Amino acid sequence: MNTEAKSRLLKFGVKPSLHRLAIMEYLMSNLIHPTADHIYNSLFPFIPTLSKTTVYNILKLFEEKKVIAAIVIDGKNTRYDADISQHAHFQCRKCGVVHDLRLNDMAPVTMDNPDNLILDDCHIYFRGYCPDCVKSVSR
Amino acid sequence: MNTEAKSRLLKFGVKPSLHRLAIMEYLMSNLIHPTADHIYNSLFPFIPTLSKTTVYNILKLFEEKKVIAAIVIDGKNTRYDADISQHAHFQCRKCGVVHDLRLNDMAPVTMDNPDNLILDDCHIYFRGYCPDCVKSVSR
DNA sequence: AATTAAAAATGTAAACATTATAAATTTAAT
DNA sequence: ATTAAATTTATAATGTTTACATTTTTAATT
Repeated sequence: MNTEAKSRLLKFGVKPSLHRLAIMEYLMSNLIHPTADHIYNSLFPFIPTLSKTTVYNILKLFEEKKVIAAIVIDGKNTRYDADISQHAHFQCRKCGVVHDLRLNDMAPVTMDNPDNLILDDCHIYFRGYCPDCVKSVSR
Repeated sequence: MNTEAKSRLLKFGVKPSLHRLAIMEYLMSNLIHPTADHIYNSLFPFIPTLSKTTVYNILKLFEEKKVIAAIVIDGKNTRYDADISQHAHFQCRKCGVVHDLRLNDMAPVTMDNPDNLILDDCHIYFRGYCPDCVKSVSR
């Protein structure tokens, strides 16, 4: 059942302990960009010995090994995404929900890099309001 | 001397008090993406009555009125940029420095928006290592 | 110039997510 | 069975940002 999570971890060189598997499986089946707190609260009922520090440790490990992507938009919470394909995100300024967005027809982009920076990854995000929240916001 | 800062504030509907002018002027002449703490420490020697809460209050006001842009990349610090023209950012994973990056030849991009989200703004950032830091990092 | 109301700035304490640390537990190899 | 390494845990600490209540300043009116 957690075969997919297991092979995903092995593929990225992460030893699949029970807690790591549980968190990986949770992330793979809940692509809702959860926070560490959200993950902890969702798994705790099933793994009563789970510690929040462990959740943070494992998420950091996953991110370093690039098994998952860390999403930082509002600076309040880091969110995590098991979908590591290139895509953009949207966050509602009111309710904080994060959605996926996929850009089409992106042309090859060139960029001056006068400081010779080594670029690892690229993140694109939009902010605004979801249809539910825009009604209740005066702008 | 702070004529530019003053007209900038007035243009965005912000009343130019002395502290607001000082912070605006600092941001306009120091495009280094400073943090609130950095701004406070830089101005405090010249404005000994300045409070850190005031710095946060004013930065939040500026952001709401869109006088400046808030940059969130690593979730540790919010950084602030008086350059509100569309451009991307880079942050070094080691030293945390933030650089500007300008993309060329971006083609018109289309995007499916099935959830009818209202998009306000778009942020693009890259992470990696600056030339100084890449030497000292084992990857 | 004095009075008053509104706006701006201040200091302190609190909230909150995340990390550091050290101890305990589990795993895996000998 | 023994031992070392890896993993997990609990607690405390860190550090940024916000909440709150007070004080000060500004600007308008008398």
